[in-house]
Amino acid sequence: MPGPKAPEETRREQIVTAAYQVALRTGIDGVTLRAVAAKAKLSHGLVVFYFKQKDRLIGALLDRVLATTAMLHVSVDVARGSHAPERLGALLQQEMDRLSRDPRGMRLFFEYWALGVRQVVIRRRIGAALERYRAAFRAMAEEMLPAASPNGINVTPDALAAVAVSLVSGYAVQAMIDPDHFDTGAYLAAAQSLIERLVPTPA
Amino acid sequence: MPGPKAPEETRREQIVTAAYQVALRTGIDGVTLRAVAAKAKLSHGLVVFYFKQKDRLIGALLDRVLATTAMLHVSVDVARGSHAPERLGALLQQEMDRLSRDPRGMRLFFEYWALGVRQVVIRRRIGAALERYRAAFRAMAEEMLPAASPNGINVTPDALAAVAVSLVSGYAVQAMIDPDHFDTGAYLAAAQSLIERLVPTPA
DNA sequence: TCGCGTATTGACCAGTCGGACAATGAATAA
DNA sequence: TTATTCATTGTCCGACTGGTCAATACGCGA
Repeated sequence: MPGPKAPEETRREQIVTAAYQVALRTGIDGVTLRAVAAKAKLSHGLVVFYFKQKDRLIGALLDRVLATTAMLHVSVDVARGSHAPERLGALLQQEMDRLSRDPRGMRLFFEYWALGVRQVVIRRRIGAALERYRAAFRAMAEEMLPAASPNGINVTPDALAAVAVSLVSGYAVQAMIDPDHFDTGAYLAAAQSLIERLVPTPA
Repeated sequence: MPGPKAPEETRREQIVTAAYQVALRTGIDGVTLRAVAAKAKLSHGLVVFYFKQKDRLIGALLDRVLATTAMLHVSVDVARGSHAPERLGALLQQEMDRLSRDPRGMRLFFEYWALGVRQVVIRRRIGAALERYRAAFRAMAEEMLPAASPNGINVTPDALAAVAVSLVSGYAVQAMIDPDHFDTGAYLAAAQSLIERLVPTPA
């Protein structure tokens, strides 16, 4: 008793969405063909029909994960800041807030990261996503560094961007595993203070 | 045809060691009762004989993982540094080197971290390990911060230690997923430079 | 020497997994 | 209308999982 036809290509998205919901609750391990099918209210045979192998479904799911965790959208509030270190600090806060609101997404990112250590395809895509993520920080880093270069030559924009990414991901690692015991405010203040000291106290 | 007797309590260690080797190669998912037994050259029935449930084996394996990744041993070279910021920078380098030499261990840490998001027992143990890891950095942070307090009040030793941990873990996240493209030297230099600017240029 | 406890094995079980596939239905072209 | 195409279903299969358990061989005290 096969059901009605598909609203065409939407099916793939529908399935990936179901997979994402399953993954948020039970992790990548929980993303089984049958679990996804049940979530999407389809037969598990249909999931196989659209994604020939499970790996492809996992691969499609990675897109969703990277889009919601390793994608940087500079908000207008952040862009409004007057000088660069201030804006960078605000961007850090924005990202930390975002991670706090959706901790489950970050968990998936780390699961895929671990997968990427062994699977080249996944590794490359995560590497590219991290590079894009760094690039957004690098823009601000370039603005504030030339002014400071007379004082300190050893901080490149690239490196500063990488440090910013570390501050965000490191916050997730520490804060999400023990939210009560971690002083988010002090952490953010320290990070911002470190960054602001890079520029020689602007007039 | 049951085999010879056990060299007593060594069996548990032997099994955990086998499980660790399996996990390094195939991840936590690959740690199956049979795979571990095969690695240890035992019957899989014996593994469940010692660890009644698989969860306990996974739990015992967590000890091994935390001991080899989230444990900080301040080497003599680092302790020899003259003033505090210098020593902290050297400690960062030591930890980054260590992670570079054994990337597989860090992968296991992140896998457990992801597990901990949903399993309270694991989460608490990882949180405790991270706290101990921070504590080692906090000691150095306290030494260098009082001198700087007149200048900047908003950086607490706790927060600086957390930032240091972020710099280490963030390095792992970025460098291990894309070793060729990541400039480790520049990253370390930037991190050290940021830290040294905290103290008002010591005499 | 004889038991006795226990470490050890292999066979077994129920469940779940990814995947293959024939059957069936609905939409579309002729 | 009829024929064709293809989305959709449920079933089936082999492989593997965690876990149970009876059978067995070993070490040790009596």
